[in-house]
Amino acid sequence: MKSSQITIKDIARALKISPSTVSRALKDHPDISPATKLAVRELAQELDYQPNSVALSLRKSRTHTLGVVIPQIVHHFFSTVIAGIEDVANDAGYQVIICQSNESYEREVQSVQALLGSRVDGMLVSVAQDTQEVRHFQNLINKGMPLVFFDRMVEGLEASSVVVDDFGGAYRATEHLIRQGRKKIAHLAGPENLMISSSRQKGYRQALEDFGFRMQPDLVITAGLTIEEGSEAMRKLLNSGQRPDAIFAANDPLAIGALKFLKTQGISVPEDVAIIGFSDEPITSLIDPPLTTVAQPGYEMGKLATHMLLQQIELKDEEEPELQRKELRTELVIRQSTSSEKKLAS
Amino acid sequence: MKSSQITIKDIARALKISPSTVSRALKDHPDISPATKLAVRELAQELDYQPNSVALSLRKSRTHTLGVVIPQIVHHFFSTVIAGIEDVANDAGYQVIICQSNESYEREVQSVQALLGSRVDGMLVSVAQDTQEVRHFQNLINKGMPLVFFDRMVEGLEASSVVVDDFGGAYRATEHLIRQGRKKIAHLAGPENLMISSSRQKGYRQALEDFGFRMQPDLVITAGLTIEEGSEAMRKLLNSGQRPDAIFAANDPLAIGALKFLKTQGISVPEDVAIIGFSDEPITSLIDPPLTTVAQPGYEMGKLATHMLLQQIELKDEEEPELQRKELRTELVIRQSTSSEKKLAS
DNA sequence: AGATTGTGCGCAACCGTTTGCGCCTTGGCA
DNA sequence: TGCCAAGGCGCAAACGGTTGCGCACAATCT
Repeated sequence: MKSSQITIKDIARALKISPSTVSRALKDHPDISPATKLAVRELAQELDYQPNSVALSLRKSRTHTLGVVIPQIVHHFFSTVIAGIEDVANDAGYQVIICQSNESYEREVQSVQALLGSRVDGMLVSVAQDTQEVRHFQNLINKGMPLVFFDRMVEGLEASSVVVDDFGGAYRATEHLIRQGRKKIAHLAGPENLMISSSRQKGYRQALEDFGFRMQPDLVITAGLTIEEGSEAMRKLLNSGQRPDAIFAANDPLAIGALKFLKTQGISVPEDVAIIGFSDEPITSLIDPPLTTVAQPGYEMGKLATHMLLQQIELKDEEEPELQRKELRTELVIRQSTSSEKKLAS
Repeated sequence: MKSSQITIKDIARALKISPSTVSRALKDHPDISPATKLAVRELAQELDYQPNSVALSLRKSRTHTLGVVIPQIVHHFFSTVIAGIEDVANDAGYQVIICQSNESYEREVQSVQALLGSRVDGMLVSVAQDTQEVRHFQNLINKGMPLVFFDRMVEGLEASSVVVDDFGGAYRATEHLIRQGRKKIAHLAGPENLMISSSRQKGYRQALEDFGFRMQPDLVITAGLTIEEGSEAMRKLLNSGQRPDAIFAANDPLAIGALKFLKTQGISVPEDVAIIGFSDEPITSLIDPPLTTVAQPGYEMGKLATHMLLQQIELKDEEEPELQRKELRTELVIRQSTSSEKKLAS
């Protein structure tokens, strides 16, 4: 019924030995006699002794805790990344503290500060949509804090990162539309300051160029990240007098928003307009019509980023951290929103 | 470029004063002269001093950290709960460590142990599907660890909890089907050992009874939690010769799975069979036909659970913890999967 | 028998911060 | 001039665990 946990000192007192002996007995140190070890272990078991990892962290200056700064957990992609992070971290004996920036620069800075205060052994970061300034990250690097960016990295920092092949995914998506015979392919772009947005846009442009299309700037609309913004962007596009026969959206919610708006206008997908999203969120296979999209391996990204971070942590005292930038392959998942045949469902 | 952070001792040494003075200066203790305070603050600022919260935790036996044990982050409902937890916790100056049990009993036990070792100030728990035994939770209660269950609680424990009105939600869902003129209403139930499953089944049964329906046991199938299990259950149901005209599923994935299977059989929804899910996941409004479902306030649940937990933590040294069991209202969201009129879309 | 070796354990410092207590200095007052 | 009260600061212990070192004792060797 006591509210405090058993300590090594409690065991020492009960057994009339010193705390050091208890400590060594518990870790099977050769200096301790078998009899003492047995007694200590039995009592520890009986009292349900749990080592106080706070004390351990203080002593060792190692918390065995990783900090994660992420825009939003509720996005399916990010939660799969977290799943990957947790799996690798837990297997390696690390805990994970997650901080959501909610896409806000200020909360991101606060989160980084809080994690610094918690003395995490390393950080995994995907930057917020609002973030323009990167002094808080530069600060981490200066302090020698192990750091890996995932999915959304920032340019100009000496930090490791793991991203997906946004350019290639976008390229193949656009290529797919072209090969389906689409002639007027629009792009709904993500927020301008995110690298994922610009990479995807570049992939789109490159594909158009490679296949001899003339780039029409008014077919590219900076939309945002949400369903609502996707609908709104689609509305703008149609109002501008443009009538594309295909849409490549920078992410799935944008694509879904566009799809919804087109439905309200009686424009049918894929007959009149084909649509491709990005991420392969589970929802994309369930909507009508099922959405062609670019799959990004979120779980693998989380795993890889964490492996890289742990490696940095282990090597911390050695020579230079050896910066790594990894790119994971994306995969085009073709569904009915771009099929040129008649829709299958109904 | 140093890899370690500035401490109070570094400041003390630089200023040729004692660490105690630095400590007091930083917290504006009246014993310290204004001149000293100023000097300390300026240096602290300049060196970017961050209090070591590990040391603080050890000293105060308070980590200002909350532990969350949750089946899966990737479920939308749970991630909204986490968003609520994080918001309240961060506002109160607490960090959050999240452990996923992945619906496994063993990982749940491990997580609880790990959180105990981390000396979290309290825990928020939603139990795993596999969990039958509750000794690990009883253990927490015996130790006086503040504890609040959310969504999935366990019976027979003296612990606070916040759940949704599963019974009422299920009742109203079933009632809605009845009022739509459905005569043969089947139920796809969740895992048997989860309270949410039994509560929802009870609500279903009660509604049938209240409206004078005869309970047909073979219209109730224990399915699981996933889309695949929903499809499988629907298949079983049809193979058994039953042909219900309505389905109340214990959660959205089950409902979606059932819907998918019905589509493959050429059975149309809602004309031939009406379907209702549970949770109002965002996907439900986007599928074809949009799914009627029971909305549960996940974000509010997270907030409330955390408030209750923090209250328990603050009051910890006072008298008895005052057990609370809260129930949040659910709301029936009517969409086209149960509309008796002709479908709107297409 | 004396020296050497090994065994089993305790002492004390340390990680970074807080805090009760006591010390020294200064100034005001009688 | 002597006394007392503040004011301003440092000492040291404490939180729980780890670890280098040294100590006492017994066994072994020469």
